[in-house]
Amino acid sequence: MKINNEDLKKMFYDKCAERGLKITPQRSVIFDELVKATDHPTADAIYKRVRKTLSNISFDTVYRTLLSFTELGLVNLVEGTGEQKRFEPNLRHHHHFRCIKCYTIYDFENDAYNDIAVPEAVQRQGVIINKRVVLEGICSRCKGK
Amino acid sequence: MKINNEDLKKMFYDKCAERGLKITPQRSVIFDELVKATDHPTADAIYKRVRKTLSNISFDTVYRTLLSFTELGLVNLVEGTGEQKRFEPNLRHHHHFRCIKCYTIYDFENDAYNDIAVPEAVQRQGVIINKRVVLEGICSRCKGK
DNA sequence: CACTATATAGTAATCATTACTATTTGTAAA
DNA sequence: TTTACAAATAGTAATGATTACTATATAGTG
Repeated sequence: MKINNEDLKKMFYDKCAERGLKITPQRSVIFDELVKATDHPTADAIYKRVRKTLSNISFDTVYRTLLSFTELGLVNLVEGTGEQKRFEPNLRHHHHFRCIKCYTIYDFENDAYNDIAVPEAVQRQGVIINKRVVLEGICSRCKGK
Repeated sequence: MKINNEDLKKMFYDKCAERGLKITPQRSVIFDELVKATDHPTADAIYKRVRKTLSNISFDTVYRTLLSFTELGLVNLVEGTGEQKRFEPNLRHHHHFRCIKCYTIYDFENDAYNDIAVPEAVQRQGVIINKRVVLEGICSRCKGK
């Protein structure tokens, strides 16, 4: 199922309306850049791309907009990024459940997950050193609040 | 198979010897703290813990030591952490191959991965919103260098 | 078209990370 | 042992990412 640009634009308008966010040129241009992106851009990368259209947009606007788009679910944050470096003393093969509210990481072991096969296509892209399943959600502690 | 503290100490000495790293009190204490840790501490958290034993150790030493331990494989870095926030415009269910050298993230789709079951134990720990397989390794581009 | 809550540009403050330097120390060889 | 010196450290500074602030501008409603 292919999602076309019309659908995306509609989603953008709907989600903004839902939360009472105004449709500004800045937000529109940032959204368009996200739709075009095939990578996982940083705020600064988006800022640079957007400035080609809106030459005097501020970094702050881009950054805040990306964060609000993330809340709206128009874009996701790649797991872990933007957090402080975290060191993992547990060297056993294990997997993660991450809470997206408090950023706590819960380790768990699972044989089925350990055994997942690496797809051919990925094997051709590089050498795999580590396989991990990352489950994201809201932990019980945060759910209670 | 349980790994005991003797084995860990030996691994510490061996890995340091292998790379010509001196065994300093600072490194020993930092290693001990890592072995004790059951969480995914930040450099600052380790710094605070280590200061209880070595009250005037500098943050820089802790930080550098953690990075060198990471290179030695005595500890791992939780995927993504320490990197700039990265935004993911691709809303389709997909998975990641991350290069640990250049930090590039390659998206791929895989039905088998989409269908993995969430273990009972994890379901009790919270509500799962996203399931992703994260493969880490070295991409062809970096391998060539 | 006017009003007002919201958004913006420009900039400053904060925090994490990394770099630097003078001094100290682990370790190998005498 | 003692000595010599490469490597490591403490203390601190520089950099870079993120977040906060404020006066001005504007989207969208009535």
